[in-house]
Amino acid sequence: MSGLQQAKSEETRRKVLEAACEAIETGGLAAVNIRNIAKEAGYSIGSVYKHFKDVDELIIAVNTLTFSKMKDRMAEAFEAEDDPLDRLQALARTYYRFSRENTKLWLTLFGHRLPEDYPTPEEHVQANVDLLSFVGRALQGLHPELEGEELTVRVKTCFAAVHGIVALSYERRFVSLSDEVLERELEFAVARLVA
Amino acid sequence: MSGLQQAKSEETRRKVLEAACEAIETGGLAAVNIRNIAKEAGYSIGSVYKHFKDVDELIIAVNTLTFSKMKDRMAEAFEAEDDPLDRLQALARTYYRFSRENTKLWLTLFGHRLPEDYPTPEEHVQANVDLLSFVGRALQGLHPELEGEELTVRVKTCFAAVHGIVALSYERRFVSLSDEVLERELEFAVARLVA
DNA sequence: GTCAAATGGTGAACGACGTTCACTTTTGGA
DNA sequence: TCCAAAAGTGAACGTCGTTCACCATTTGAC
Repeated sequence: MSGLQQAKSEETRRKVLEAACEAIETGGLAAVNIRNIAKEAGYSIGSVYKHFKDVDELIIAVNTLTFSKMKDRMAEAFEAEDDPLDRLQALARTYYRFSRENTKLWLTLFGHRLPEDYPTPEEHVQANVDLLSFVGRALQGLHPELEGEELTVRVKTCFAAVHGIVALSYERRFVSLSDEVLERELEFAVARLVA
Repeated sequence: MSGLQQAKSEETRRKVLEAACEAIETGGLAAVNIRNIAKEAGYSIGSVYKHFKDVDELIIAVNTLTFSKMKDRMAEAFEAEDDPLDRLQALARTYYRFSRENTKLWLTLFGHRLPEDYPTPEEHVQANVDLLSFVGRALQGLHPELEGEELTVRVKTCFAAVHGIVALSYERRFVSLSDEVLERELEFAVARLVA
């Protein structure tokens, strides 16, 4: 494969992926429909399957993009602060705000359960590790005595706690808190957890 | 409707619901299939729809049962302790253990997103309020000065944090912790959050 | 006991979906 | 110029949720 063909192939993949992103941004996971996505991208059903072996792979690709956008935002937040505690607070706040500004994408990232026999996307595991490493570096700045396994575990706990506060704010059963209150509670939780 | 008819109707509903529970306990949300459930229950497709207007309503019924089982366990945990902090720790531990012992049901409870136009089941909102009230009563025992809105908000935060730690332990992307470590981290998080 | 209405129960049929594949069109290189 | 390889197509298949016209059983009034 060379030149023109590769370019066409990449463009098709890109357009299909874009259409899938737009579908999810608009209607969430429920709006993923190969026929619609193919039409929106300007291709036939068959072409979608030339680039993605099934819907799960397409959704995984969207989630990989979401992870990437989130990582950029988290990197910004990390760089913008010097003080370790400020960094941790900024990371939590950024995590929450990203979810607010990209709610459908964020819900898809955590709501799409792939079949049990489906292999876990290695890139997603790595993306998670990358996210945790921001928290890890900030936490170590605050607690230099924490190291190795102990640090890793504590990082996961803090991340998970923040994640839970964000996640439940989208649970319709859960009588939810206002934006301001939620950010204050997030700040409280982080302060306590890393004190 | 009277006597025999009502009894038949209730039995059918019960058998269908039981079949749905078993399907979910075995294969999770993905295993929900009206044809299979009807067959397992010993009825036809049409009969299922006489008792549940669509799959969502059937899943909601299963989730209501799950909530009820969880509430029983949380009530036990609450009663078993006197000290407020012990109570809070027991509630968190129970929440986690329930999710371990009923993983598929628990994942279905939090993984099933119903259509946006679908009304939030009032009974689920109430079930959530009931769960939070255990936490609320225990937390107030520890912090009598907390009251009203302030207490409500803090209760939600603590619950959500615990929920997040439990929830992420089922995320395959997330390199997860062992049972013992997770319970220790849960204890740490609760101790810090309510200190 | 009789009969009509109400309720329980059935499964073929419909439309939408994910997926496959035999096919046509376009391309790259010899 | 020609043909293998790759891109692109869409009809067709199986499965799913859902509907509905139909039969069977139960009920209550007479």
